[in-house]
Amino acid sequence: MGHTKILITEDDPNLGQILSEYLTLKGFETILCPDGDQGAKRFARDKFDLCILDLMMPKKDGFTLAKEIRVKDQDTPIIFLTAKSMQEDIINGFKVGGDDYITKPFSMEELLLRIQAVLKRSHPPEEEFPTEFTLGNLKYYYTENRLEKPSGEIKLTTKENELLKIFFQNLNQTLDRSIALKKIWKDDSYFNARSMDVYIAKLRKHLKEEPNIKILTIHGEGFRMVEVQ
Amino acid sequence: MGHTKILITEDDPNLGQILSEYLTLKGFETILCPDGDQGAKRFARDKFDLCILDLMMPKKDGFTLAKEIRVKDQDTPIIFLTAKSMQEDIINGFKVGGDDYITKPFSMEELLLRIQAVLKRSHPPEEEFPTEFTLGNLKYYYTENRLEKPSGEIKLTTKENELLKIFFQNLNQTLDRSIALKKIWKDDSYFNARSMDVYIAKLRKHLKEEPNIKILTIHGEGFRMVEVQ
DNA sequence: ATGTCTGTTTAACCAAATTTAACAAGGCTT
DNA sequence: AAGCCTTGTTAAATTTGGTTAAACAGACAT
Repeated sequence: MGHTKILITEDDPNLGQILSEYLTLKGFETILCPDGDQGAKRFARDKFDLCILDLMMPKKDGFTLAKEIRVKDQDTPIIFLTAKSMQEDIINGFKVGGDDYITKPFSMEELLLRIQAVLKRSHPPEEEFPTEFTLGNLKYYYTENRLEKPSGEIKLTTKENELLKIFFQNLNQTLDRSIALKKIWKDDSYFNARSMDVYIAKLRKHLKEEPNIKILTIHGEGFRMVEVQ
Repeated sequence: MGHTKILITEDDPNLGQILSEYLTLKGFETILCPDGDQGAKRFARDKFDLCILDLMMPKKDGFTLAKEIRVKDQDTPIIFLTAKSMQEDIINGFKVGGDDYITKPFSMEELLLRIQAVLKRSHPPEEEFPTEFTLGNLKYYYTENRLEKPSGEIKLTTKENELLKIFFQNLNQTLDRSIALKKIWKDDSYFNARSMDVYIAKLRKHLKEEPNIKILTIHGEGFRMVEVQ
């Protein structure tokens, strides 16, 4: 239930396997990638609570990967894992935005404790501010899960509410499927995508009395909510 | 922002001096204590943003001091500093609630980076929360387990009271199930979760005469108490 | 000890929200 | 137009939460 998702990039298949199994046993969800490129791809697709990056990997080393991650995301904690123990590297690790640095060999217990120490301090993703919206003759109160229409008010379920908020925040802009999925469903998989389609239908049903507010489908891209005259 | 106050306990006067000067140079305010007892006294008197504790000190060792600190304060980050590098000690350091562990010899630069990494994640200094709240025409006195409604007052049981306090402290924000469970029930297990659901129902019953104060369910996440217009 | 009172947990059953499945419809490519 | 992929729609299955009451446990009094 805690559902803490960890990205592990480690090219040594043995160590990777052990790490992944141990952390899964401890209640984390882990995704193991064998090189930096795959790690980058995976990070772009899913939402993680923590990254454990090996430094020396084929395709793309841990520092480079960390830098790429930090361009898009300043918050997700990063722990480096490495055989090197050069002072230079440790310092470099922190400079690219890492949170901790563990040198091999290490005990699983120490790793677990360092993970917990880092997570303990990790901020929950910052929430943006506006929570009330007006559009046409709709009033929408995000914190109350409530949509007011001329015909009366509707109570929204959690998923309807999260989705509608994103639309109101991105009026007249195309909302990318995968972005919405990562924000609300935490990762974009086939089934979550279908689930989202179901919720798009629910929102359209709620909005159908307002003929000038539409959720358009951008085929292969996502959706866009617009107000038409 | 500038003012970050660090407690350093270090019995080696040379190292202590160097640490203190270096960190002062880097813009921190530092208080240096030569042993654990003085560190404890100082911590009780002042408010710090970070503690750097040597492990082997006269009067009171670093672990003992950390434990004493954690009894009163769960938030201030603690970094251990030590000549030992026994696996045992590292693990122990995290178990008593430490945030990082640096073995001597280390470079000042590494220490600085680790300090910054820990502070980056540290929660803004915990404000003392009020114990009396007003919301709509409710008055709630936490220390007295008492909720005043227009219709009269209610005595709350311990669990009702703890739960209601968390809601008042997090008005209009989603309160995560697992966070509430860990705070009140100490761990989130299936049965505790169900117990919490029972208490949510009790609170809703207490609040039902106030139709504009609601505890909303955020499915799969937690609950949110809101005042609606 | 025995009983009673009070707060809490466990259990059982029900209701709501979400996900999965299945099939239909639309759009793009050739 | 045919085939393939994406999205729409509906309903069943699954998961999560709501509600009530019974079981349990500790405090206190007899």
